[in-house]
Amino acid sequence: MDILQVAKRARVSTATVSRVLNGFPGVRETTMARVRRAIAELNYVPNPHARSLRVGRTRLFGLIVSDINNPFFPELVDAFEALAAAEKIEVLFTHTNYDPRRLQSCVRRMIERSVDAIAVMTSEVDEPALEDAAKAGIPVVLMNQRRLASRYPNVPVEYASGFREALDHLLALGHRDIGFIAGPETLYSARARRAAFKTALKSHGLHVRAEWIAAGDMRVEGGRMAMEKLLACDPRPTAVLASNDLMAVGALQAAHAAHVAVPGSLSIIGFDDIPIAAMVHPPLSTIRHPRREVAARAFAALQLALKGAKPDACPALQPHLVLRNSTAAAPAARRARKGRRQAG
Amino acid sequence: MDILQVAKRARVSTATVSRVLNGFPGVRETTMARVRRAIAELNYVPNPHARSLRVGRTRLFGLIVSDINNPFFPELVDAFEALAAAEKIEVLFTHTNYDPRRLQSCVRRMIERSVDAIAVMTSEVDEPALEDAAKAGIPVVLMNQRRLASRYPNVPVEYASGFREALDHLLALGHRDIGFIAGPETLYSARARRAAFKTALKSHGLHVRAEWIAAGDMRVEGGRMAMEKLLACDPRPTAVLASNDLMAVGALQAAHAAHVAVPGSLSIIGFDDIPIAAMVHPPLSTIRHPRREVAARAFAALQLALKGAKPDACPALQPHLVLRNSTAAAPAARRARKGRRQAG
DNA sequence: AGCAGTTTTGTAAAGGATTACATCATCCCC
DNA sequence: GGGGATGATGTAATCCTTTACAAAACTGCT
Repeated sequence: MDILQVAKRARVSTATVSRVLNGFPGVRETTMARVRRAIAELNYVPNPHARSLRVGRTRLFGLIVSDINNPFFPELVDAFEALAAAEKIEVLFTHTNYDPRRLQSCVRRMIERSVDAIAVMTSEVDEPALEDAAKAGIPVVLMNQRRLASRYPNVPVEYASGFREALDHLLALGHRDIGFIAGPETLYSARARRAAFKTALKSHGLHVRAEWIAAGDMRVEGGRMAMEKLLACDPRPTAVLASNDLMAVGALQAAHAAHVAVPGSLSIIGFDDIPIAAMVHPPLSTIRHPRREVAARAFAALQLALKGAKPDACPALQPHLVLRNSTAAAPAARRARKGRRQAG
Repeated sequence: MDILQVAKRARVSTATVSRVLNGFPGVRETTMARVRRAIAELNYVPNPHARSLRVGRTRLFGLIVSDINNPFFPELVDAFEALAAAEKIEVLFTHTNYDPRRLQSCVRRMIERSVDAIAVMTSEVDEPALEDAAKAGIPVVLMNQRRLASRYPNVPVEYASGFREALDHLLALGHRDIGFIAGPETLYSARARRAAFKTALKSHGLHVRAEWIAAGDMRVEGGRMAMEKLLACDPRPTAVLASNDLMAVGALQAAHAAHVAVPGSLSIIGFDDIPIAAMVHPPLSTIRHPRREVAARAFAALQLALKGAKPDACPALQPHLVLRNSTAAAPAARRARKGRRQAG
């Protein structure tokens, strides 16, 4: 009975109050003022449930990420939320903690809340979960899930180009023995990065050595353990790419612990360019993942889908190498060139 | 008309369907089975808005933090969300970006969504915003806002004890000249930490030198600039406490840039113990802020408030010093003791 | 003043679930 | 077999907005 109270106080009908509330045209200035005053005096806030019950839309988007504790994601969340707020859309937010099976329950929860659309920004997606959303008529957008791109809107990121830049750089520094710290096989994004790494290696005519690829859990600890394995190889790589920055940081720690100088005896390049990358010692060279862009495209795709439009096949986003101080000439080449480049 | 379809198909009334849906007792087994089947066959999902419109509760909590990009917060958010999920409560989440004025619009947005309760976990709170919530009958809980503790439930954190531990440690290392990197005056938590620092200094009989207190913006950049100011002092402090870890990291960078060895010539202690603290070089000694505990207490307080109970005045949480490698004997004392303690 | 054409405003029907209360069916036992 | 207790189900009001449609109030003009 609440819009009715306002209506009474303003001596108009509920329809008029509603019109004022929603900015519909055709309400006289003076009436509008009266209604506004009544609203203010009564401290009236429209009931969102009555509204969405009637209208069918909730102006609520779901956002699911892999891991809120990985500093990669907060920036994405932040960007997504800012866009949403500008459109008066609220965001319901959860994470799967890298467990693809958890996606289904996340999606279900969102469906139960009847969000208008869901952005699934995880490293891996479990398809049945998406089908649930589809059945409920809720549009979905994915982050770089090529294998599902034909069935669901997708924001593609071309890992390969980033790795190519990184390899170009390492090759120019004389590195030929290059290792890789991969993510778990269960994550699509990890598999994709691993594949992109291999492709880039081969395209440069380099050999892929299986023992120079170690897998971690996408977190610091996993990176440290993976690096320990790589350091134990004989011969061992002179440079290592990591599948994300957290693992690169772990790699750095392992190198420190083993008294292997970075970048003196070992070059390390990360992936993502999270803020931490610039804070560790030496500052980490890394491949910048354009996450704000990803958020923007994802949001745009959802809005498009809500209008019933087909998603426009946008060109893939390109990550680029950001040089800091964790790379230097390869030890062998170094001797030859006599330390032309200094450690940070 | 949707529960009605189910009712028809199961040849019962909507009331019975509703009873089955909500697990109310007193429905015959066979009826229940029929209803269940109808629900399954029709793929029926109850409309959450119709439900909350009727019931008044949404099982939706609001959570407002200062800065999602500060790694202090994701862990708090994570903990809060996990507790909520266990209770089948969803979390609506935003941040003020350290701007107290933004709190009001955040709270308004939450009220408009008619959340059941709001956790305001920001460094500073703008009281009018809370009044809005109070007017709307929505319980609120704050993080360490002593000045408002009498009017709103509050999760107190006793900064002083953390600073005392830190000072004890520094004094034991022979430091007497101790500086402080404070946060902006506009943030209550920053003022509180500054006050706690001063109190701790005085209680140890040390002098507070105004020029040894520099303010930053709670981020890395601000910490760097503040440290530059402190380094320019003559004499300059031999140890510096920072109001949060991000600023401590900035301080570290400034020291590096100025070729001041940490901890050799300068000891630094942060506050919060965010993951980054362990990743920088040298690993940062810091005062651990018990944020998961804070989240748990905040959540509990809200649930209590929803039951209409008075919040129980819990004892303040105690932050503790976590020793890593950014502190060492004071330079003067060092000479005397001849480097008893090594730099990390 | 009266009429047509615009503007403004009002009326009342959705929208979908919950729930107090009423009703009907059963069952037990005298 | 009837009265009362108990159990199962149904009826209809309610929650609060939005909005199609109807009605009223203006405007300008003859």
